[in-house]
Amino acid sequence: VVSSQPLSPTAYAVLGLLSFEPELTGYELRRRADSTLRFFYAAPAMSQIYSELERLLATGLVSAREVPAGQRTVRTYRISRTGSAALRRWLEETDPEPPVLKHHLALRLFLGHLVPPERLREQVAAHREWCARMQADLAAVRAGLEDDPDGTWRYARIVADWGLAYYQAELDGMARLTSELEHM
Amino acid sequence: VVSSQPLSPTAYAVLGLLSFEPELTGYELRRRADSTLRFFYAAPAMSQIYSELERLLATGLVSAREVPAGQRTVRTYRISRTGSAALRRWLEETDPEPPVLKHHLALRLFLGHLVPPERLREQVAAHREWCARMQADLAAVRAGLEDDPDGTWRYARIVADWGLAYYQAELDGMARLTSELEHM
DNA sequence: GTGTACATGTAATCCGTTACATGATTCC
DNA sequence: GGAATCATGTAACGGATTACATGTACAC
Repeated sequence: VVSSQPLSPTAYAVLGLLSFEPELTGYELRRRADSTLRFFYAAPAMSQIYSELERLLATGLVSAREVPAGQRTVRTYRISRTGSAALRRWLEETDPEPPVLKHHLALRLFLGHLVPPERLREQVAAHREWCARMQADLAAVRAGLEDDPDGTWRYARIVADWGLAYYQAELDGMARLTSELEHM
Repeated sequence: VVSSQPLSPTAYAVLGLLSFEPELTGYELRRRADSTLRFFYAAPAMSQIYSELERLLATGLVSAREVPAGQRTVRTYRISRTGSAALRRWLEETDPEPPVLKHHLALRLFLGHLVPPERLREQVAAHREWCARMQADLAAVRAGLEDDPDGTWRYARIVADWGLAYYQAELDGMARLTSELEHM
């Protein structure tokens, strides 16, 4: 079955995760997404991963098989020839959309005239901590990509480094904001 | 009518835009969103603005009236007492969610092993131009906030400055990426 | 008179989440 | 025995977009 409705970027992201490994279960895919996609592209919910996999299966871009795992069987997915081709075509022939940002803290700041400055400072501080946590998590992931004899994670490292800088810039911005809000 | 289902952040964003002016039409709100929200929070589509206004009206957070404009009448919206209170309450009593980022270019880079590096360089270059355009647009908005005797736009300026730095950081990141991709 | 901006909506659809449901396996 | 993790789904819902539809006002 190969109908060719255009897939969402998230579908391609799932397909992309499958391009790193021979085969993965839905659950494993979720964890991969959590250690990679999460930092730069909202990691899809478990249920969405399963439904994307269903769709990819229906269009022949992945194949599935039941694999014995202990007493029971798990369902693993593997990217197909046509899946691989479709992914490459998408990457090469379509231009990436601009990033989508919903910066909830910025929205709060924008409406800062309606709240006591102290509250804003608290919220900025909380965001700083969130950024620091994300950065630390990403640093841990980045460290795990160091051992890579055959260069599979070459680009993942590049993105991870970009991400570390991204969160650092965010932290810098929050530091500036903190001092700006000091004397208001 | 005051049912109190929790509103989406976008609804509060619309309400927030109404907190700057006595009254605005849906169309005007759209333009305000386009010169403010757009830079840090995806600007809602026209149709969403109208439907959010409908909901805000139904819950009494805004009021509407028909205003003669030339030959015809336009519909303007005004934030109500309870709307203002609800907005303040939301700002003060709920914590902002973490930012949502969908960085499509980062996704492409992450899957960089599947495309010719040259293509990646092109896409990074295109993103750089997009960032520069956004930054320039924001700088123009920022300049327009300079004349502000009664300090209405105090926080808007802070957010604009934050945004300018944000896009600058993004540009810096792209510059680093460009040179990293040079020798691959 | 034609195109652009102003102005207002409806309908279909999609992307994605949360909540619900279930059960096996493993570790303590 | 119980908790955490692995594992797989369905259903309801909501947020948001695109496409469709319509019409006025104004500038060139």
